[in-house]
Amino acid sequence: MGRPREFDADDALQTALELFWRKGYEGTSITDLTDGMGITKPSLYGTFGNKEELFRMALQRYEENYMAFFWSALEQPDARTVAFDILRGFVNAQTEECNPGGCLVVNAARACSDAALEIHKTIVERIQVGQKALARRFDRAKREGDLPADSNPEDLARFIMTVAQGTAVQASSGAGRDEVYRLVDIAMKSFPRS
Amino acid sequence: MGRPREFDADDALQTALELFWRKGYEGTSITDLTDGMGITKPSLYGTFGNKEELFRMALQRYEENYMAFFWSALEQPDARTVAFDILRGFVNAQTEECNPGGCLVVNAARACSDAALEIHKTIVERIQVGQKALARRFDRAKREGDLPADSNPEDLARFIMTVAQGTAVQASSGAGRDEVYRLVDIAMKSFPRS
DNA sequence: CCGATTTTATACCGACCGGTATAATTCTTC
DNA sequence: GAAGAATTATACCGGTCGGTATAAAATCGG
Repeated sequence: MGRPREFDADDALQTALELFWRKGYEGTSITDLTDGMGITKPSLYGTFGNKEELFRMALQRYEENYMAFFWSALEQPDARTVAFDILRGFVNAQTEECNPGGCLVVNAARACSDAALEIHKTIVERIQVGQKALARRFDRAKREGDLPADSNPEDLARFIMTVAQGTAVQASSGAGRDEVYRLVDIAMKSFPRS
Repeated sequence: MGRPREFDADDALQTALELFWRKGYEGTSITDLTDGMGITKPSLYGTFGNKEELFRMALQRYEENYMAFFWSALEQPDARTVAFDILRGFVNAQTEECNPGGCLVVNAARACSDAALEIHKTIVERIQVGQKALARRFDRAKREGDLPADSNPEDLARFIMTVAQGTAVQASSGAGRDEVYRLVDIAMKSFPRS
């Protein structure tokens, strides 16, 4: 009952996601959001709470819709395929024509004012979650003999995540997909072979 | 003639540099700057013009005082040493205890509002300048037989810069120097040997 | 048609943004 | 000491920030 809302909340969240992706958390104003969504401020606050809650919803949607490859890649049978699929997946998401450049998490993670420290902490934590999951996967690979006995799973995970974050910077600076693909190929030469 | 200024402009610029480094261009307010410098707004504007000019001065100082290693590294005799010195130099700057984490250029480069597009363009351009200089150096190495004939200098330069940018994200997320050193060692395994 | 309920649109809030006008203060030079 | 030049402190500018109070409009069950 009550007056039905005149916009699709899911579409609006997608718009918010793309704006945050392109312009970062603090770089995106409420006016940017309402203009993009085609709704008014009370509608935004009534539907999504406030800017921070809206960002967190957008972040969750981003992880579900654009970072799903990460958790799929972890299930690949060997560590090299895990690593390659993750890097390729990041590059695909970061250089998709219809998407903003780079990575929402990396874009939003960088410098921020004192007012956004909570968002910054969340972002750093999300990166750590992925990195630790990858390290556990590589540790399993090491125990399975899939990685050399003298390899360091945490260092390898950090290496893969670092390359992924570097590609995000490249992509948001305008690098093309093929160029970044070749970069992934170079990086994979560092990865130990089973 | 005239009343002498009561603060050291060089010290003030250093403070601005560190604030911009830590919080980014838009994340640093004029009040942050004047409070940190211990001066008033008219003094800031009288000495440095405006926020954008102050940032550009800080950026220039950053490149001179913290990125000098880059141009020195380009003069190393062989390509592997060039690459290694550049990566080590970046890590050193990004993980210096007394410095803010990460890289001022990378931190400031990420997401930004429409109002800061000019700054964003400058930042992307500074990255490109370094990357192209490195590609030229690797091209010379290739001609000198210091890199394999089938290697691609531009791809190698992009790889090194990408790892450097990735380390900046790691460092501004709190990674320690030794961890990032090991990451550089892994990355260097990808680099062709003469 | 009548509340009850929910979403709209408009107008507004205090705080802060980058930037500046005004005038008092402190110096050098004559 | 007076004139002139430069820096200081204070107070203020319009604009935008994130967020909200108020009330009109649109739907429901009765």
